[in-house]
Amino acid sequence: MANEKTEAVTTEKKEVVSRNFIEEIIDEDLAEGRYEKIRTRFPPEPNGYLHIGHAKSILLNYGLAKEYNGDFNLRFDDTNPTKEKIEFVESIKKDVEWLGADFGDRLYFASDYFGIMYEKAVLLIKKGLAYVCDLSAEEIREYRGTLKEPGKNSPYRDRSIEENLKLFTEMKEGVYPDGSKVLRAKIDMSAPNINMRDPVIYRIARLSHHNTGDAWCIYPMYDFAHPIEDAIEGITHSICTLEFEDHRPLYEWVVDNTEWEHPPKQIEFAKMYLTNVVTGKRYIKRLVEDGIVDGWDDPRLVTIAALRRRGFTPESIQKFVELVGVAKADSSVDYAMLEYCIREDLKMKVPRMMAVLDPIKLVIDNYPEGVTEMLEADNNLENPEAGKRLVPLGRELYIERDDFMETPIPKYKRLYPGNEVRLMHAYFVKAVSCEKDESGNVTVVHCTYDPETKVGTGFTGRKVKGTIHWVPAKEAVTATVRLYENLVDEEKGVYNKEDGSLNLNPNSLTVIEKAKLEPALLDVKPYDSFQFVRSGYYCVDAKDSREGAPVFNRIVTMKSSFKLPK
RNA sequence: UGGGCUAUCGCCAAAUGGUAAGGCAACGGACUCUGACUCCGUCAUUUCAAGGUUCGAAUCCUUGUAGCCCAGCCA
Repeated sequence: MANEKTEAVTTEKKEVVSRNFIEEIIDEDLAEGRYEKIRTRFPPEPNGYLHIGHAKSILLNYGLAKEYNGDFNLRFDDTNPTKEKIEFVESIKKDVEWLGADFGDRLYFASDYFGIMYEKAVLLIKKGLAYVCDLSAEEIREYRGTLKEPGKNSPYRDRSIEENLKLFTEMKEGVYPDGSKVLRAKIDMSAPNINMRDPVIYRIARLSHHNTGDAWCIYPMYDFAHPIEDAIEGITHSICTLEFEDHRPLYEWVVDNTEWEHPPKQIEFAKMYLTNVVTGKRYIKRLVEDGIVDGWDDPRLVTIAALRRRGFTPESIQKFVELVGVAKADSSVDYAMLEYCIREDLKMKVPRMMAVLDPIKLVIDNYPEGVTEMLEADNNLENPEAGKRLVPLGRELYIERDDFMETPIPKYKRLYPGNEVRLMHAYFVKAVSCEKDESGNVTVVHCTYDPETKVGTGFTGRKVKGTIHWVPAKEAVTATVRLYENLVDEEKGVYNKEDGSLNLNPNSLTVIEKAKLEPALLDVKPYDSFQFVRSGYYCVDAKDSREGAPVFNRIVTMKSSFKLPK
């Protein structure tokens, strides 16, 4: 029987996962012999922490490379020193690895290519395809035209190749002040696509770079740098988000004109939004900087660091990304889908322990005083491999406040006077009476137990409708438990449409200082996770837990129907 | 008529001219050492709209409508 059940649960569900449009493009490229080996990349700018949205891109790129037996590169797109920090490159490396996207030794920095980029810019000048422009930033904007009107040519557009070469060299050598000159691609100032109106490809900026220090005072712009980075690394499919679709003609222009043997191809897909959470690096950054959350890894955030600290597993995120799929339509995925993925992943591999979050005392009147018996309990009833543990039981216990009702609501299956329930892993008990304080709150429930009904004795004399969890009053350990709600108001939505501010939920963090846990839960390590029967999945906080005083973060609640019926 | 992109269940998402997959959520029921899990069942006569072509249209054509992105010396 046990074997049958185990087998049934480990059998994988059959899911029809159809190939996405990116795979079709790759298949075609391979069939037509455009590339021999597939190579993808994840190219973050190190200007913040990664979040769940990046996970989609990382796992998509990595998954594709793996599927086609190709390579996956992690490349820092660090061409703008003003926003970039070493702290961020370290966190990004850690998060990408943690997610399971193994880049091996294929770690690169765009800044290592500054030399080649410079040479390619010179090549463009020599081909008459780039020129040095003296217009100010404001003038360039004016000359660019508007969305509906074409731009007009810069007066510096027709400088000779020799003059451009000389000027560009001088720009590099630091002859000119910041912002006084730029290098521009010579394309078409009347192009309907604004990106093609002689885009700036190099700027002068005396900035210290985290990687190259003060070696350069000119830095390439994204539209010029990115295609070259891809080409240098031999990327075949450069997968990015939809907002770069308009940049593709420029990407192709750069790749064509800077001469590569196997030019990469840009493919765009839609970003993912999650309901009721703050996605978007700039908003998260604001929450961190304004001190609304306690850092980039505050468990209420959906940064990778926060999800990890809260107890999400890489597997659950992989599953989530797979479930969400890849397409070109804007999407906002229901947060419930993420919750499903983590429950699904933890369900079989985590011990199910008893923890009482809101305790009231239960006294078994007919249980001998001063006696403690050790009961054997399965760690995970559905997974025998999880082993067993011993739970002490005595005359006095704690049970959950809402597991007793003096006057029960209809269909209530738990304890009420005269009703018998099972104490999980122990005996049947029948409620007798209760004591109340002066304001009418129940403080102690009295019950009697039936020694014949002990679990494991094969008692089948009668059945009971409800089962409740408990902890022994004397041996229970007291711990801090943190419950998290979504940081964002579910009713009002994420963003306030009127003024663009965030609709924050003031109750997003609840701390229970005196939750009662079974004694085995004292012996835990950071990142250990458990199912607290009925209340959800919890993880030991790796930051705030001390020896002997673990702090548990709630990862996710059980499904809502696990609560009392209304 | 500035350019580009997207519209299929409450939310994701397949279907590539042959008669609307699947998952999440929800809702019934069975089971249960927790009302969870598991299992079984229900959930788009219709694909943004209106016309057209066709034996046959979510797919092709026409005309609309709605949403997203673009005017950084950011990425």
